[in-house]
Amino acid sequence: MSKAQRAEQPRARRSALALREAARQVIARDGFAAARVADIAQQAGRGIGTFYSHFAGKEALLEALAEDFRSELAARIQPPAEGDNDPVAHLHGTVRAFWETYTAHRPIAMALFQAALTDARFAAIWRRIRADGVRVSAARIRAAQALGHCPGLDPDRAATALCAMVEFACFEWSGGLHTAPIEDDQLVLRTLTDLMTHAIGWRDR
Amino acid sequence: MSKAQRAEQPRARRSALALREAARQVIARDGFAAARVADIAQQAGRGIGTFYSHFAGKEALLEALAEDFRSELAARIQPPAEGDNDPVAHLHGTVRAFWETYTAHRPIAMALFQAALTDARFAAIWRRIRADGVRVSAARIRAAQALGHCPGLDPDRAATALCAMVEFACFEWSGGLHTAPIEDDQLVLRTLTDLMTHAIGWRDR
Amino acid sequence: MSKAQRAEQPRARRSALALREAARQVIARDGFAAARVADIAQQAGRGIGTFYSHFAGKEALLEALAEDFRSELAARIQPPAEGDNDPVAHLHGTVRAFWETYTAHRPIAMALFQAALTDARFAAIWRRIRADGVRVSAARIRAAQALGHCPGLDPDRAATALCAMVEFACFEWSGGLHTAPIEDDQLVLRTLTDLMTHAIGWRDR
Amino acid sequence: MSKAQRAEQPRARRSALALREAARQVIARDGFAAARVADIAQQAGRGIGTFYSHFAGKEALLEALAEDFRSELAARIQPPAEGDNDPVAHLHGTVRAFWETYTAHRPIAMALFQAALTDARFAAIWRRIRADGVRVSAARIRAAQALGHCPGLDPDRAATALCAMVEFACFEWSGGLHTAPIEDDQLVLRTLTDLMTHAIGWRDR
DNA sequence: CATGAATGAGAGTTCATTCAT
DNA sequence: AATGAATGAACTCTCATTCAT
Repeated sequence: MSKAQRAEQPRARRSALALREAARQVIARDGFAAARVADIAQQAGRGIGTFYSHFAGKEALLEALAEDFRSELAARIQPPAEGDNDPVAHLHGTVRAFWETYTAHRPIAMALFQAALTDARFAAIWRRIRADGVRVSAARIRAAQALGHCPGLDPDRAATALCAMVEFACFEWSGGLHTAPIEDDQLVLRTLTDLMTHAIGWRDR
Repeated sequence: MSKAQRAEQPRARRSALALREAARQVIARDGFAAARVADIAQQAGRGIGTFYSHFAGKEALLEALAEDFRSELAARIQPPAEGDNDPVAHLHGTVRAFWETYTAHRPIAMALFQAALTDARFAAIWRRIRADGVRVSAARIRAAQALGHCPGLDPDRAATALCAMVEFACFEWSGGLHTAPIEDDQLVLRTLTDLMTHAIGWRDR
Repeated sequence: MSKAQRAEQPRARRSALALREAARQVIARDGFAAARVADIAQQAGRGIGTFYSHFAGKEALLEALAEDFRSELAARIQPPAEGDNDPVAHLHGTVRAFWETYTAHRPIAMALFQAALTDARFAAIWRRIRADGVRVSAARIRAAQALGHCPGLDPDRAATALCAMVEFACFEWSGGLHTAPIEDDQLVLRTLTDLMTHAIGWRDR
Repeated sequence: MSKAQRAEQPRARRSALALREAARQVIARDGFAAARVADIAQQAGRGIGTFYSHFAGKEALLEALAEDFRSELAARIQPPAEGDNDPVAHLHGTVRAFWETYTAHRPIAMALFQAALTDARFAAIWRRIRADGVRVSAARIRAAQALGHCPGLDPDRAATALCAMVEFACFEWSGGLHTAPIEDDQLVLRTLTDLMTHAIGWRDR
């Protein structure tokens, strides 16, 4: 590999990374709607045009950042393994994975929701992320019902409601609407795990 | 209509009501951010100037509409009466009250949340509405704990999480992010009531 | 009619007229592509927003001005009356009508052609104007052929070519591509009338 | 291929040719104003920088392509030889030469005209091309007048008008403003030759 | 009270050109 | 000679708000 090649590929790559990071900062500070492309570029120490040579526009930027969030979530949240016989532990692990991923990507998650309220394209991305979580949750509820717990609960509806709870409780406790974030991570995890465990009727003995 | 009657419902009052109603329609159709003052005025059959003689601006309009939402909610959601001995029935009634109020004011509730993501003034309004619900919920959890249920649950945290669940499940099922609203109201009420009942460990029977 | 009505209607009207006139000046000076909306508004002594409350954009402005050109042309260029027995005089009148209308609207005619080179919407407008002229011309050629002149000439093709001649000769002589306009109007009219008369084989005795 | 041969057609020369050809294609497709340097470079399979090492810019590119057009036209359009005694045949040949050259270079001719409407530098190039044609035409009219034809016609003005006719009729029939090109070349040549012959009063026979 | 024409700051986006490699 | 990432001036268009009538 020549010197030119070594230096050239990374230059664009470094710009792209700088812009992504700057976008995260500016969006965290100002919100997505108020984040100006010019500010993001400046924060990244790049020209405006550079932004547009890496992203088709503000929307494409958010799509890219949302995809980071989605893929990390997908990597960390998995249905229980075949012979898993400690469902509460698995549930706790899942809540932890969501909480940690959510807080790491919080400004992007908020931006995505904000954009989804307005724009059908982002609504679709959001629904896709949500659907992944609902699928895992519904599988857990069906497993519980197979063991005789919580008969009569509609698994998909209940899963939707529980995902909404986890999602917006995490939203709230990670800073919510201009409030201070919770300090005690363990309390978050314990509260949500307890509520879900009980809600689906899993009697821990 | 006599002169006196006309004076009771003067032109100014009729304009204000027409503008409120028009605003609800336009916000429902376009969302708050995209709703233009000119469209609201036109929908109301009034001039733009008339809008500004009744509301200080778009923000003040939303504040007024949000106050309608909040006050209706406050009127319908009450802590259990002294000797109330059917907590599940009361919970069901509370969920029904929220669901009905929410669906009636859905566009305003969404607008309020959307604005709250961006603007601290609206965040405060939102938190106030939320706090009302959390207070009632936390009271119920403490009552349950007094009877020996769900020991060890942090009442305020759990109440927050459950309110988030109700709120965003209702959001989701009333149309969510560009999806079809659920058709079966009873399923909504039953699912949420069941989940909450179990979550706080209230053994029915 | 109340005072308010009298004053209000004209205010918008005066702005619209001021913007049209300003547009003509700026387009004449800079050409259509280089004409900035901000300059037109300033030249009219109005705000940019005012421009956009009267025209949907630069394109709509040009369409409006082009329609003025087209309608004036249509009003002044007519096929010969039934018993017209002095075709050369009528031809001369037609050329004069075109020349005078063209020079009066020259910047707009140029702008329209410039835009038509790029934009199919304007190409259609241009073709419509051209078609009106070709129709009259072709009618004249057919009349000449009925009298035995210029046998074998395709009337539509010949009419197209002659209209092209008149159009671009007028373009050229009214200032062309950064040249001085011709001073002698009579020479223009005589030259074009002679060429057309001979071209279609009308022997003036 | 030997080293010597490679040197005769060096890399730089091949790049220049590829860029010229790519430019013709992109300009034909998009028009000159909308043709982006980046697209031309890509179409040529070269880098943007390479474009700028061969042409000073977009304008210089158009100048070069226009010069190709002009020089081919100049090579094919010649005044009649001394003892030429079939002026109609010569006229027909001249029209054919223009038509064939024009259609071959049509996108460039259009681009040149488009640029000339805006830019005095290109207006000068256009006028130079036009002047060559007018000179030949005027010479022919003077020859006709020497034989007693079309007395009283201003040779230069008439030549200008007839050149305008040929030019824009060819423009029109080769595709004009987003129309289908004419299919019958012979009809073009015959119509234009007839009209010119008659216009300058050359009695055939 | 009602009106609606006027306003203009401010946003996103484009693309010819440069220059370090 | 060739490259293509970086640049930023320049442009169009939006819409909440004002105020003369």
